[in-house]
Amino acid sequence: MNQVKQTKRTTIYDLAELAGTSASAVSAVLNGNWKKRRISSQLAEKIMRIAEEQGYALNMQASLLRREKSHIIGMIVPKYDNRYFGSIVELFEDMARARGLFPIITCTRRDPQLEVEAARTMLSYQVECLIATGATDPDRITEMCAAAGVRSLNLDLPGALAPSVISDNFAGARELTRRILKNSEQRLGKMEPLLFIGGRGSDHNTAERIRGFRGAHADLGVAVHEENILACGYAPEKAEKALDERALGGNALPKGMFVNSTISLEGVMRWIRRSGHLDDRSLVLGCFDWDPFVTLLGNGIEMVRQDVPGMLNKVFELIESGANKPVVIQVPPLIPEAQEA
Amino acid sequence: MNQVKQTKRTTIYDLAELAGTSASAVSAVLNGNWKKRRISSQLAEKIMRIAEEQGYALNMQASLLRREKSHIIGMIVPKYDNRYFGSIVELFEDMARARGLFPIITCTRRDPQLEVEAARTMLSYQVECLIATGATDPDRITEMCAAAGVRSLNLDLPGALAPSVISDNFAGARELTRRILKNSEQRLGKMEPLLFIGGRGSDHNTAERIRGFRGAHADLGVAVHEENILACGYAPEKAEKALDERALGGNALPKGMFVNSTISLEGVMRWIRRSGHLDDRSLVLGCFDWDPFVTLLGNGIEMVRQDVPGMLNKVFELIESGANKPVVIQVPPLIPEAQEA
DNA sequence: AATTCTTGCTTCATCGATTGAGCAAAGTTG
DNA sequence: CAACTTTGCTCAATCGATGAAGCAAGAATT
Repeated sequence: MNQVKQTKRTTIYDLAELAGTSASAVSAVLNGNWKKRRISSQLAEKIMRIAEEQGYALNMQASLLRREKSHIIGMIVPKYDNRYFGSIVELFEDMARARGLFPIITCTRRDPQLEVEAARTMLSYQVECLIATGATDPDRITEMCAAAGVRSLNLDLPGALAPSVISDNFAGARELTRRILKNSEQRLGKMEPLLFIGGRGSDHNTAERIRGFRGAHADLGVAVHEENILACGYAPEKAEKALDERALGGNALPKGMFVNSTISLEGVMRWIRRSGHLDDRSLVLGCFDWDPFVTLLGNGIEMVRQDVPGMLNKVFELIESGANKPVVIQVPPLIPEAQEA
Repeated sequence: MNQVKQTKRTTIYDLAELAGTSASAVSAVLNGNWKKRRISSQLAEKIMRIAEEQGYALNMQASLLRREKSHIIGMIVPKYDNRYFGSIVELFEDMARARGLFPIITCTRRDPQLEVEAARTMLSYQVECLIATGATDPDRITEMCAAAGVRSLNLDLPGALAPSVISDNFAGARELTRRILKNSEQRLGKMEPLLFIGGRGSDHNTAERIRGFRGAHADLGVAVHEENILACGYAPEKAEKALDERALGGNALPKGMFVNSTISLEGVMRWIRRSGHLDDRSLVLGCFDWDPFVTLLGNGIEMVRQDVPGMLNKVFELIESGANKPVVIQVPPLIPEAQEA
């Protein structure tokens, strides 16, 4: 506070000089193990006072270079545009800090190239562990980490080479589909096969959800029409375009729809609005993911809410247990009480 | 890839030994200035090949310790639970990387204590610049940064000690209020004073928005009722509770409402739903912030969308210009086309 | 009084990458 | 062919924090 401009930042050597002692005593005092190093509490207090006065801040780079463990934990995440990833990131930061770790997070926009670059950068920063959330190529990341002797875990989408924590997509999708079919029966008087829209056919979650979707149809004796399975990608525009195309060709569009994410739901709602179905109460929707406004959309849209705290608990359990085997842990999603129509 | 387990990570010394050369040649080659250091392209290629084979990753801690500039840029952000902060973070990461900077972001949950701790940690990581987004105590952060000789900027909420980039809250709120009043006239046949809900009375943005709210009322000759200004905080529950309390005491609740954030709108919509007004088409709402689902809520809710790219452009302009004076730059928000009711 | 133990420090090597200075060999010039 | 320049590297100090090893002075023990 005294100096207005400081070209150089204060180091332990500066503090040592001011205190008339050695840098190593300063280091011992400031990192808290001065009792073990037998520094007198007099000197300790003096050093702490001076550090305070000078506004000393540790140089983490120097500290980390010397220490064996970095206590940095990294996470890559596809997007920040929905509540699911938002809450993952927020809670992850919290849980990491509660464990004395420093979280660094980076957003890779579902871009495999960016994922690899981000992982490489995080390894440069000496992360002790890297969580790949919803990665398009999780095994690539696991390999990079393994080569550097760093642990890695997959979250949301599983990989074959590292432990993975994911939602129980199959069970969640089956229950969601069952609910949409039941609502559809109730509102339309009959049970018709649903439309599935959103997600990538190539990703594990989407595949499992489609399996659950088929399963629920089978359970209730309803045949699935292949032309009604539109794994068109996640972006709203893609869902909108897919519905346009589906509406043009073939049979009439189903009244009931299973939407594979809130972000796809955005496109679906846009399409519904544009095509004049907004007040069509006969549309029966369900969404695999949760957003508070969707509840309020007023069309009785069913949602599945992925259990973020549950998933992150498993993640930290895995980290703490040191397990490295490529298991897949499935966390059941939460299914809120049925919505009124 | 060759070794299954590596206890130690590969360093430039390992590579030097493998290449039969010196660490300094390896360093020069790998950080790209080997031409300046007159390393032959033969040796350069050899070193790069070996580095690739060994899966070498730079130790950033060591590199940063030696270099003068860290190229790390930090941002603190209050929450990840809305589109506004989500897009700020996503675009910030992008723009930072495009400029060769490494972004680190941390979420401080509107907690002043956490803000200070996060800032201190970022300073330890040698950030070159710290962006305090929506900070509750931005000047405290600026002081900490100044003491360490680090630049800081405020985003979203202004401070008195560093340059600030914020939305033009006054103009945005005035226009939003004007639109709600006009919609209200159109739908209800008359223009009645609105309710203002959400935000903290103590924060600059809320104060400015209230000023714009009053201004638009005055412009249109409508008197504002003080009991209708509820700066109850941002959380949905707070908005819900505030409406409950307001509904109990005093006059009838206004039909028109200015909601100060999407997160408060969540609470407002919950209240509306719970109190049986969900299908009440006479409710006329506007929200200072944008969310795609709000458009689809179907009640013709007006929105103001803060110009995130515009704001971040200003932020990086300030960073690049090196300006340090505590100016406040106001970026006009975008007001989408009026919604049909 | 001589020995051992304890206290309270300091010294110095180290972590891995960077870079100014320096040096030998090859190439060029007068 | 001597003097100078250029090429292509190596050496060694350095960034700031850490902690094992060591050392001097005083306290306790025999």
